Amino acid sequence: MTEKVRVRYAPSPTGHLHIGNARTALFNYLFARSTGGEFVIRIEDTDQKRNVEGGDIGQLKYLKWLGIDWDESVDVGGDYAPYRQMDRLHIYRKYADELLEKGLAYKCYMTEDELEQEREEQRAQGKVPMYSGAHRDLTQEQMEQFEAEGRQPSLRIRVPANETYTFRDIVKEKITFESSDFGDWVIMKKDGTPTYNFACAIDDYLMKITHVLRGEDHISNTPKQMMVYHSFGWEVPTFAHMTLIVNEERKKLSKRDESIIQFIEQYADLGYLPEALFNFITLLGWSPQGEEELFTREQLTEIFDPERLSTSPAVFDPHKLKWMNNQYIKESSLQRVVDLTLPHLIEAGKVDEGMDETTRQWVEELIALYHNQLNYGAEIVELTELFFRKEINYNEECMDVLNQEHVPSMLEHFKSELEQLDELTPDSVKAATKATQKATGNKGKKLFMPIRVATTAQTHGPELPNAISLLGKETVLHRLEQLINKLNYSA
RNA sequence: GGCCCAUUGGUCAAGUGGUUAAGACACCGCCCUUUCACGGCGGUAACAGGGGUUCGAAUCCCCUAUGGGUCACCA
Repeated sequence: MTEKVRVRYAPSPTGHLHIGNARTALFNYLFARSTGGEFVIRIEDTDQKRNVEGGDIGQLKYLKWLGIDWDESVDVGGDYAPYRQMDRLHIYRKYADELLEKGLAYKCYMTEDELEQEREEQRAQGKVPMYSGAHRDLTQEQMEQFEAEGRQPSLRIRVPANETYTFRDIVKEKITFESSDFGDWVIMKKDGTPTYNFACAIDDYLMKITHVLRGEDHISNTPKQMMVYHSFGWEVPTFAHMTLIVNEERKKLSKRDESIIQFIEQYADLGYLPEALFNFITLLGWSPQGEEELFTREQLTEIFDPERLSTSPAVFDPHKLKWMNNQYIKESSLQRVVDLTLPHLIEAGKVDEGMDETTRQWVEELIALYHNQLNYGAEIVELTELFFRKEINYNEECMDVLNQEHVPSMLEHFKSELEQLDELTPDSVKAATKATQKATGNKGKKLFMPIRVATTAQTHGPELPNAISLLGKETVLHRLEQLINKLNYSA
């Protein structure tokens, strides 16, 4: 068992790259890289009804965005091409024919309605619905009869009686199934395409896949795939079924779930950093040794160990993702943060794409002001909202600050200090604040907080002198005047 | 319902028979900053329940409960 590790990620092109799929891809990737093995991406597109145009390209695009690369797939080719199942139909047919010849599979002419009826009856009797084997032993005449009726056969595999399927799962340890729990299942559909379990087993064998890391929703598929391996006398790969990512209701994250953002593309659009997402997803259902949580991709490809995959499902916590993303943003250069945030300000109509140099300078300073507290790119819009309008409204918390006795006269003084300035700069504003302190005797929180609230209508915000300077003389004076009038009036 | 799997604080989780049961997010408090943010320090808070096995069980076994997955000519 010293053969080279070969793993695969096998998405069906039914839509955008989902967080759960991304995680499956990620773990396969990490496992391959940590062992010096190979990572292949195979497109499972045998359900033509559900295929989405360009779905495969989109998957690859966002995998790449996350920082994952692969050794073999539809775009880069490889020794085991083709990597799209619809391009491999001739292969499945060949193997299906072989089983047919050996008598390990047989033609079933039952229609969908007949099958449904059969299941209904079983359910009515309180039994588990399972294919009865009605067409297991059709005579030549019966088959010709059905053909004459114009029926198309599907192919079913003969499930052996009294067989026990046991496999050692890296995550779950030992799992056992009995063949009596399975009816003869379809390996080739009426339309000539293979079913998932058949194609998957054939491909994993032909592509020399050594380890299958996938979601635990595939556990009950494993014995079926083992049946295929057994029919051909192939050695079965090692499995690792990782737990699912669940929502706050502890249900499998479904694509329709709206409580959590589901797709990698959406996180990219919101201005999350790929390495933060990569880091975060890796820690969902897996944990490293030690207490560190922030890892580069390189570190992760060093330390990843599938033995440390968790055995119970993980709730996706957007809060922690934000925190982690912020950690990465803080480490990023200002230029990168500008690239991440500016498009959102443009899209929100706050600034114009073709802004002049002065405006650009101003915007970059504004963004710099929030560099440390920014959680994700799009957040810049709400964070900086108060810089893009003249009027502001004071909520109750603000008014509690402003209604202190010393406030009106102090603001009055601060305003007159500012009026004497030609231009507001962080330093000049600082000086004005200092002068106000001297003149009024207020300092610390009594000094800063009313000024902060008066000019920004927030009790929490960025560095004050810088904020005021970026706000500009006109806006600040306007706000102070409005407020002072209001305070005097109500007093 | 059958089969399969799981169950440590609100969340992610460490832990593999002997620990004061780590750490992170969130929350709360304190410190730093003349304010705020960042940061630092500290705090609240957990082994689903019941039986065994054992000198000793979060760790091993059984039962119960709860949750999840799966039962297609979907993947």
